[in-house]
Amino acid sequence: MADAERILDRIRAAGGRVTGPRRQLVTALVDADDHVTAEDLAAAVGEPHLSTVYRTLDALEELGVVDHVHLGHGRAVYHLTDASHQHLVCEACGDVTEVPEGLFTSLARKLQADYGFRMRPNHFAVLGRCAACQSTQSTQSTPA
Amino acid sequence: MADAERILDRIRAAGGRVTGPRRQLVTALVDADDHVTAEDLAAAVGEPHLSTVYRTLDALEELGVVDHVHLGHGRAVYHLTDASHQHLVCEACGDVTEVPEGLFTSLARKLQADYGFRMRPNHFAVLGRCAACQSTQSTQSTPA
DNA sequence: ATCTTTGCAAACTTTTTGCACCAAT
DNA sequence: ATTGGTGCAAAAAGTTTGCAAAGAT
Repeated sequence: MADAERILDRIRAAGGRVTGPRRQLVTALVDADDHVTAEDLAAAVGEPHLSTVYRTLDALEELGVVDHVHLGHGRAVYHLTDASHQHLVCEACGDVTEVPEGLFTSLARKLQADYGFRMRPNHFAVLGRCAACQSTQSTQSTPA
Repeated sequence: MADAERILDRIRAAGGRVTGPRRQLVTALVDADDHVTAEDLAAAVGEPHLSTVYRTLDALEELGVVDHVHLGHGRAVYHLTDASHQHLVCEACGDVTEVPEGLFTSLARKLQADYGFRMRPNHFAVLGRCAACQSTQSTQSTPA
């Protein structure tokens, strides 16, 4: 929870103000130490207005403290940048598996080498099918 | 353009009807042979109602003929499933580079081996920074 | 005192849905 | 004749914004 204070200091250092909602949101974010949606956060801290949540998250993103990821078609999820990992999302059951970012470094290196492209790996999730759902529902067509 | 007819036949085979809008949309999709948004398609074929476009794309997706990808925060883009490639999207300039899917097979193999997860690589784009924007604006912070 | 943040309501963007009419089979 | 598709308008979902009041520095 010293983490939260460190982040709040960073807000202040950037000329921002540490308000009640912000302190609560930052704390919730640190405590969650996992992907949470804006709604999750709001619910976790006594329902501030969603616009407040989004604005706070924006501010934190500008500070480089949080990042957001699109797991699927719906809401985005936010997490602290130092918890850098990838998300494998099963399209069948919705299960989310976190995998270390290291798995992607070889791909990242290749994209950099061949295309000069530096990937930011964790902004979008990797969609597919988890182990359980592969055996269960083989309804997955392999289209021509 | 025999491609378009083949797809239309597939619609019919599935009990669907080949209407004017559908014929136009399928043709536009084949002609585009690249990522297009629902709006792009609508504009390309004389502005049918967007709901028609979405419904047609849904139908085509159920047939396994098209797939859609989220390139960024906004609209999704659609493409024929047989044009299987990945998209590298530059967050700075918006440029989209297509890369062969082969680059991802080693990653896919690893995810399958280690996590039993079978990735569907092209549903989300890979975000990052293209070669040009890496040199230009080094505003990219590397947060703690 | 100043400048930021809040809450609200309302706009916004993208996509979905209900419904009556129309068209392909 | 039947069943599926169309257009419209309106809703839905997620996020953003303008504004006046409240709060942090």
